[in-house]
Amino acid sequence: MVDMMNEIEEYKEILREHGLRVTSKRLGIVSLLKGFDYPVDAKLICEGLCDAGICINLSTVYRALESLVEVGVVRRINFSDDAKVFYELNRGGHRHFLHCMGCGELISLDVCPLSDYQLALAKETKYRVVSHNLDIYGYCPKCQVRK
Amino acid sequence: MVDMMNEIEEYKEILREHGLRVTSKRLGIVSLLKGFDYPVDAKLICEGLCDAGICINLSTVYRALESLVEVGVVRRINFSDDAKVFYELNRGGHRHFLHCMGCGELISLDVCPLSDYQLALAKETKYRVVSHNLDIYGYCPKCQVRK
DNA sequence: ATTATTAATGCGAACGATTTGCGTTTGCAT
DNA sequence: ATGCAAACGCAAATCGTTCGCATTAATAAT
Repeated sequence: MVDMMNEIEEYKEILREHGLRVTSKRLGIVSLLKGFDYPVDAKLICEGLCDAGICINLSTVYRALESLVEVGVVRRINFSDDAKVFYELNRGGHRHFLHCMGCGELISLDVCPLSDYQLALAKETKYRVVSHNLDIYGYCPKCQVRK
Repeated sequence: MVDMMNEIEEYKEILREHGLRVTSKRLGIVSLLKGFDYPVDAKLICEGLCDAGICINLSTVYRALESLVEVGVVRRINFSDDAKVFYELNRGGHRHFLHCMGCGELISLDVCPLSDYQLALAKETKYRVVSHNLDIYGYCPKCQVRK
């Protein structure tokens, strides 16, 4: 949690551009998310910030995340094997995950196999296709042995 | 809701084969799902059955769906834009949906673009790949005009 | 056909994740 | 420095789903 407040000038600017106030809680959430390379849930964000000395209420976390999603700084993620919502910093581009149903390991898939398909689908259906969601589920080598 | 109890002998047999009792509630759920070509949620099933004269409690709906999923008659579906779970009759194969973010229209995509990719991924990661989840989001022609 | 067994059901309470109402605090324009 | 609206903390409410337990009903045994 060192240097948590560095390099976030750009995010301050984004908030201001959208008429949102720059607050320590919002910046704290952004800084915390910068430290993760996988999506995390609201509770973890709340506890992580409190541990870092930025005491924040869970409902504030939800409201702040909502604003951050609206301005495009954060992205909401729903995994089908978990009821709750996850959040990650929007680093541009998009990626998918391979989930181990045994131990919960997440592997980030950086190449998306759907770009061409999405174009073809848009042409075929006359939809304006905006986004897609892909998650792949299975068992990692270790869990195949265990079971 | 006419003929709701027709053509469900096969489902009775599946239940018996798995040591599950054949009950009016379970058959009612199956019959109701036969009438939909898109996934529905537990509440809709509950209300639909009550309207059809098969009074059923919501917790029973959940428990019955759980059993039906276990024996492969019903399939659970998670959409990434909605926290709740949807259910549909398992008609074999699998499909994905194109969602209109404006009006909620669902278009069923019967060809899955991922079969080859899934094989390659399994080989590359040594995972045993079991399933995947794909949903595509956009705006239908009508909603493109409206907005 | 009657009875006994136990899975299935109804009901209400509990649950976890998320949202909301409202009084208080704080960022920011004046 | 001051005022106002946005952001916040707190507690209660909500939503979808699950659980415990007493009752009912489907199937097996008689």
